[in-house]
Amino acid sequence: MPPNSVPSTAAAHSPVRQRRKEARPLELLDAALTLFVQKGFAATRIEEVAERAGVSKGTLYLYYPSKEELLKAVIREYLSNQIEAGAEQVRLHVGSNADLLRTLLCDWWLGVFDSPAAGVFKLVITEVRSFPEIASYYSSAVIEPGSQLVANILERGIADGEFREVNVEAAVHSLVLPMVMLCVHKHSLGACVPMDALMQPEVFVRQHMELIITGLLKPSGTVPPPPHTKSTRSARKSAAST
Amino acid sequence: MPPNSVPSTAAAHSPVRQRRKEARPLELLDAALTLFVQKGFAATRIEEVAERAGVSKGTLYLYYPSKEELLKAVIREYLSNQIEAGAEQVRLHVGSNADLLRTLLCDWWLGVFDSPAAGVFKLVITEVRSFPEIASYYSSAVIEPGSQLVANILERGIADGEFREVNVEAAVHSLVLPMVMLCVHKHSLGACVPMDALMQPEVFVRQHMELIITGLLKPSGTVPPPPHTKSTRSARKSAAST
DNA sequence: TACATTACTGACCCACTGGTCAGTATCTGC
DNA sequence: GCAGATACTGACCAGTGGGTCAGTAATGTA
Repeated sequence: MPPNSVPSTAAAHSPVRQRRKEARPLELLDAALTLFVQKGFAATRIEEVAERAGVSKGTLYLYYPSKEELLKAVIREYLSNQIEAGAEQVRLHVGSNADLLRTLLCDWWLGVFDSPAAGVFKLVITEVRSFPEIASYYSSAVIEPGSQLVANILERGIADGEFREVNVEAAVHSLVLPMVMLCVHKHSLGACVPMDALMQPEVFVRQHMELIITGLLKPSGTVPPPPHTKSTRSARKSAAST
Repeated sequence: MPPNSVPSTAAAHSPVRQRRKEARPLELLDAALTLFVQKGFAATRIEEVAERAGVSKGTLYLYYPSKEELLKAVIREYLSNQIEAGAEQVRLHVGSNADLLRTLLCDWWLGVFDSPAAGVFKLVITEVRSFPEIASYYSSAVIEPGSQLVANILERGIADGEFREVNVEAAVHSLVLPMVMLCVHKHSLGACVPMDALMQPEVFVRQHMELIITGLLKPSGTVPPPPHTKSTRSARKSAAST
């Protein structure tokens, strides 16, 4: 008795093989993210995803109408989670501009790096060309708000006379791109060969922030606030006197 | 008279469908690079590559025994070209450490960015997981020599008392990763949405180098050599007085 | 013209996989 | 127990694309 053969006009109660609400998807998205990042979208078989999630292929198609839709769901899911976390951190933090930059970006990126969301960067980079709709979503949901956030801090710092008058847009990229690259590496080359320092993101991220911030600060206009460095070990043996 | 088939036991004169030397490959590699970067390896049909190169599928298989081998050939070809160009630039340049960094990296990256080789970065990132052999090649042919090159300059700068005693490995990444990311972006997101400042790499690259180098220089130990900045326009309006 | 070598072609084979759907298992209320 | 809704399955279909190879064209060259 297949319930899809509706007797008359309206399908008042017939399920008509419709999408489930939101039950199993999490495991499916998890499996999909892992495999898409690992093997790429085209090379991943739907059946693999289903198997990894512990269901059959048919079940997967109950939740997502197509492979492509599954990909988009993955990206949307993990991205929006991360965005939320970022916004949260901003809400919580306060302090001097340089300090804000330091703490905020370090914490957020180290968090992202260790989360499965780090793989989404590679996924997006890999698949945008094939699914351009992803681009606009990613652009407006991640790049724009993220850049704006950092840009605001920089602009305030410049207005306060704390930072030089740099090209803000470019400076944002200087701050952020290496971290993105770090996440990408983790899931591409990093998964194939031992990646030396890149695999100790704390060391790199902290020193990178310090380098850029030092470059941003006005040479001696205002008293440069003493570096809050939590002693990046071998890096900078306080050559700048006390 | 194929010189390889020794007349002894086996088919003395049969051509046995052997590989061509090195004639048509260039056009094939070109087509392959473009399509692999654009659509990804798995999603690119061999026939497309052949068609784009103006030959038939069969011809392609005369030069490369399999799709995978074609991919590796692409990466090897464009990579080694770029490495060579890099080594060349090093040979030619001389000057102070900071200046060397500035000029060398700016020139090389701007060159790479505009060449088709920029796509190889995305290609490698995208496909290493599926073809791990690429990883070791890329690692030893690109990452290691490249990093070593920059590291040498930094170490000399530190020894000379020009730079602080930073973590060299991490500093190399700070210098280089954003440029890599720039190339990657050009061929992923950049191809889908207008990419603001990223599409004017000169502005970004130059300011980035300046930021990092400023961060690297010892605060006031030796006289900080006057910034050779060719006036990065809006950036840094000489707020540091005369 | 006859023969040989090289360069190239594209129809064909077949393994593979996205997507479908008839059917089974489980659950709920009565 | 049974009726009906819900949750899931996996055999099946059709299109696709990597790789092959018998054959054709072009180029010698005698």
